Amino acid sequence: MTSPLPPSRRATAMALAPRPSRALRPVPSPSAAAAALLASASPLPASRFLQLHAHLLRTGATPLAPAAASAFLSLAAASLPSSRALAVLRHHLTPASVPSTFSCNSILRSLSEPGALSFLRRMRGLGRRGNAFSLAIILKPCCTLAHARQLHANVVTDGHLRDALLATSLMRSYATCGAGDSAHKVFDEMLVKDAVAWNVLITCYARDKRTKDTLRLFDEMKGGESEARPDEVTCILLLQACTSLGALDFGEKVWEYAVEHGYGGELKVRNSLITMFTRCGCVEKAYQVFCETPRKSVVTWSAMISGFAANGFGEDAISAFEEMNKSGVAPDAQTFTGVLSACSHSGLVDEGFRFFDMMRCEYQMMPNVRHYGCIVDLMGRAGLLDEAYQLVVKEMKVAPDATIWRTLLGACRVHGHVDLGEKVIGHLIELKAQQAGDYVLLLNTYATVGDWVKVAEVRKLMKENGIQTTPGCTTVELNGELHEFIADDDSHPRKAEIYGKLDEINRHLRIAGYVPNVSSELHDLDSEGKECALTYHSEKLAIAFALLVMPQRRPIRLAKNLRVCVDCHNFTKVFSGVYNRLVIVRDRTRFHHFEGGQCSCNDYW
DNA sequence: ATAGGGTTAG
Repeated sequence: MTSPLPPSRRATAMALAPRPSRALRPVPSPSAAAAALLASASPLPASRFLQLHAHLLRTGATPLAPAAASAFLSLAAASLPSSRALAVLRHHLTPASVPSTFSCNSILRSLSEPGALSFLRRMRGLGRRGNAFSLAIILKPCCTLAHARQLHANVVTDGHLRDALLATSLMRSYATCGAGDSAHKVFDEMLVKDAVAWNVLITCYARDKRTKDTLRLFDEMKGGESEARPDEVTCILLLQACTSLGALDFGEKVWEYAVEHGYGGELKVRNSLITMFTRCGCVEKAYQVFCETPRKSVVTWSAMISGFAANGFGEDAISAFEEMNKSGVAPDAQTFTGVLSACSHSGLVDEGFRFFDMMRCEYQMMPNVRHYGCIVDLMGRAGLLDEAYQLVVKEMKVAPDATIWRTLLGACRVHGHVDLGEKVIGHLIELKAQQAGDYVLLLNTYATVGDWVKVAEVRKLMKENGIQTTPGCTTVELNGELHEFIADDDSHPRKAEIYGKLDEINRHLRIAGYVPNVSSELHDLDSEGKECALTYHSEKLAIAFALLVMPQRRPIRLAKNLRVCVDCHNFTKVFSGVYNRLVIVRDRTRFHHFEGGQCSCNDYW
């Protein structure tokens, strides 16, 4: 009869079978036979190994002869948990019985990171330096800065800098402990810098949010003296950097390079490109790339769905989701994040709840914090504030994060729900996550119900605690140059023209029915004073400037560091109709496309 | 002789 297991499984089963008789047999010492026996032994259960160890000590078989010691220590490292193994190793490592480099490496492989490092130190102290393998083994899990530094020293003194893989591994270790500068130093020291080394360096910069340096590296890599040229991984990393910078022009240059060098068909590159376009507000370009991508993965679909969502095209996001289902690609958690955020950004309340149910029932997925965040937003829109609060504190299976509370706080402001707003800020404080913007939301909530006494209280509280609000700031990109505006800005060289233009725009918009929304102004001014303060918000100044300098028919692209305020939102909406201009505003979380007096996002205020 | 190590999509 043949065994039911395939040959490979049979071998594993045999290895797993206990072999007590051999392990407990008295070990003659010192003898080559003992070494051979130990060397051939597979890892033992810890208890059995300790029995063997005790037996050796009892029978006076120690100190072991060098060959036997090598084998015995390897067996110890393989059989015992790291700390336990280390104690045994310490006991048996003597100048007379340092295992061979090969054995040392197999011991290193069995130990966990701190143990391995201390063993390496010990063996080096006993004159066994180890080789590049030894360092590579420890570098793999190395994740503390002090350890990385020690290994770096070893790499240098042992002359392994020529080994590109080892050096890159060291860079990675530095990068994971947040020491980007040290990683850079290793890179500088490297004798041969290949593309992967460059890519790791780029990853370091990206991780440190040094996005502009990241872009610089691309040019350096293309034209530098180094042999390495950007590969598809480089393109991916750069497209990601462009995504976070909103650097559309640079992103397109990277794509051009990718196509020229034969990386244009790489799915990962295309997926990064789709994201880059959507996060620069170019949904059409993203969609074109998406359509021209033949074998779309769940990542491709999700990128497009989230891209539609972030730009306020909720219906398109939903149809993409349906099309995805038809094409047979299964959605995952991130796909649902995209769909749900599409519903929340576009105010599609019923659809949102439908997808939330679909996700849980049809796909048996556990919603995560982000999913709940969308649902809380939807419930806020539907005016179900107390229900949303109950959901967060009672029903959610995951711990609520600051974003969830902030979403709820935003809803409190819209609905003037002061009591809940106070509770929510309490939760934010409990999480030690309260930001200036949260106090502003609370303050807004009081302002909405006209409770100026409380407004003053919050203001005082903020002052006492030294909470600084971030000044609103809007940037316009013009021929690759960034023009920055803050409220009541008077630093721009063309300020007279800009203010003149803004006054003219204001007159035209009022005729068209624009009414300043004074609830956006936080100060307890009289209503005329409020109008004045609103008039020169940074976004309006930026629009006036853009109108002055940008040729007709080109979209006006703005980027804001805060959320668009209600009044500016209204203003821009009416502006896009009266002046017949497309205005694309990127704020902290999404894009607003203003066209023909409408906005793509269905924000509720 | 044997053994080992790096970057990457939503």
